[in-house]
Amino acid sequence: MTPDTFKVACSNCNLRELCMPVGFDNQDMKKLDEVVAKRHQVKQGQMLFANGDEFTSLYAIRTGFFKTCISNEDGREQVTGFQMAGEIIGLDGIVSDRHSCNAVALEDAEVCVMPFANVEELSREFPVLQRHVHKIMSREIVRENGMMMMLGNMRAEERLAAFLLNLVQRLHARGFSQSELVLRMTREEIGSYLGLKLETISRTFSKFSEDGIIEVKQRYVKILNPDALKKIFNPQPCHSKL
Amino acid sequence: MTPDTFKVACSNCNLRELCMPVGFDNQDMKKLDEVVAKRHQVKQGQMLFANGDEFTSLYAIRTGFFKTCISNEDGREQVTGFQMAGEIIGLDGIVSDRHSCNAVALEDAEVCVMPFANVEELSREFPVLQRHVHKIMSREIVRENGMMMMLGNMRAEERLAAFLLNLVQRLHARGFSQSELVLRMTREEIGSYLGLKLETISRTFSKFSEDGIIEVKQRYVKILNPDALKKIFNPQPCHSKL
DNA sequence: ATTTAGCTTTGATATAAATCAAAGACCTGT
DNA sequence: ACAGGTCTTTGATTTATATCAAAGCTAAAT
Repeated sequence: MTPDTFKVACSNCNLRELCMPVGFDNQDMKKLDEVVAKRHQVKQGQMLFANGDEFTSLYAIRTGFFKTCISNEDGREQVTGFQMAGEIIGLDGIVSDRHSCNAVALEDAEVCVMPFANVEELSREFPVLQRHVHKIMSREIVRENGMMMMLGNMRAEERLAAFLLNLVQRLHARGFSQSELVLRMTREEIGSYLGLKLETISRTFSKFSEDGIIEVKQRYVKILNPDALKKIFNPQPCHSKL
Repeated sequence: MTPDTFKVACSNCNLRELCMPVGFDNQDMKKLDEVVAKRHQVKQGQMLFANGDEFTSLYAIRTGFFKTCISNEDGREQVTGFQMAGEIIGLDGIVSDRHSCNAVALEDAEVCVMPFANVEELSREFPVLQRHVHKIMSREIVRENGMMMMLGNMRAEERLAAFLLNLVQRLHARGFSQSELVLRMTREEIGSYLGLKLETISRTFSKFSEDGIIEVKQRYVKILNPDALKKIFNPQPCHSKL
């Protein structure tokens, strides 16, 4: 065990409701603690795992912020997701026993290492955990379906509005503000995620700002008019039934 | 039981290697037959399930061809996948107990209905089935990661080349030709999947045809130069290491 | 306090794909 | 054989976003 890892338990973790199923009694909870082997620190800029690495574990983010990304033979990079506390990363590795993306910490982070063998073994014992694992994977599939809609059909403003709304919603679920956030990623990373160039992200931020919808100062963003954002993301059909 | 459904078994299904795990003995195979409740016919154009439908089952495609798609409040549609024999659809429904996409038969089809409760119960009993289910979901996540790369970073020619290569590869795995195929979907559906308009699909087909890479006649496509297609999909970096 | 490096913003221009439009091909049913 | 509908192709034009370029911020290091 390296110095940056140490043993822990879910049973007294304040993020439990986010990454673990509910409805466990104390007895079961003790067993559930066996899922997590240890914690692991990841410094900003470091990779938790990389494309090609052997898959052994899923990771529950305890603190910090990650991006996952894949890259082409010719070097083009696609950010496939941004993950925050309580979210699970590593699912991509199950199918081939190797990871197919990189997971990079965008700020100093700590993850709970959950050896997948433990997850599977306990899933057989606890149907509620089994169901939970299935839901996490299905949720990721549904999220990516939504991303396909964004990337295939939406314009720059719609994509950025959806992105901001999604971020604050997730932050709010973790007790942060509904209207203010500090971006952990660069314009380029947002652009890569949204299928746009960094200049387009910057221009669209400026546009939203001029329209009084948000206030932006570098990484700090304040949402002044969430309804306007929602309307951009979700334009009203022009009375198509008339 | 409606007239278009009837009881069947995996144990003597010729597609078993595609949708079921390998390494079952005869005894286990009998238990595995319990996963599939029945088969169900779906006529061309009909929906197997629709957005909002209660989720009860996964479906293994026995014959036929499906598309899955989601649509916006304002009516924009995004095809999220095309599925053929041996592939599993319905995973999107697990997270919320409701389907979040439509599954439409693009030709007359037959599916094996696998009530998810059965799948979960038998997964607890058979680790090899459990692992198989996890891999199917992980594979879908990885596929969608690749789609994000396509939609976010690639040009029309690259997307269509990748699409064709993927289709023939999957058809070939099912015993069909490596070089010839009959498209089951319209140009518009291909375009929706690839984030392009139908005119762009048509023009790109024509371009490939003029370049002697493929031969196209309506839905029939023959790949004359697979290497050229692979090169378009996967352009050589211009000696970036020199 | 100044320098540096990495981000970000903004402007000018280019371009890939969308849109608009019309004709052509194919299939189905009569 | 023909009519009608659905797809598909192709051309002309527009447009959203990319690209190229340069200047402006900011925070960390000297």
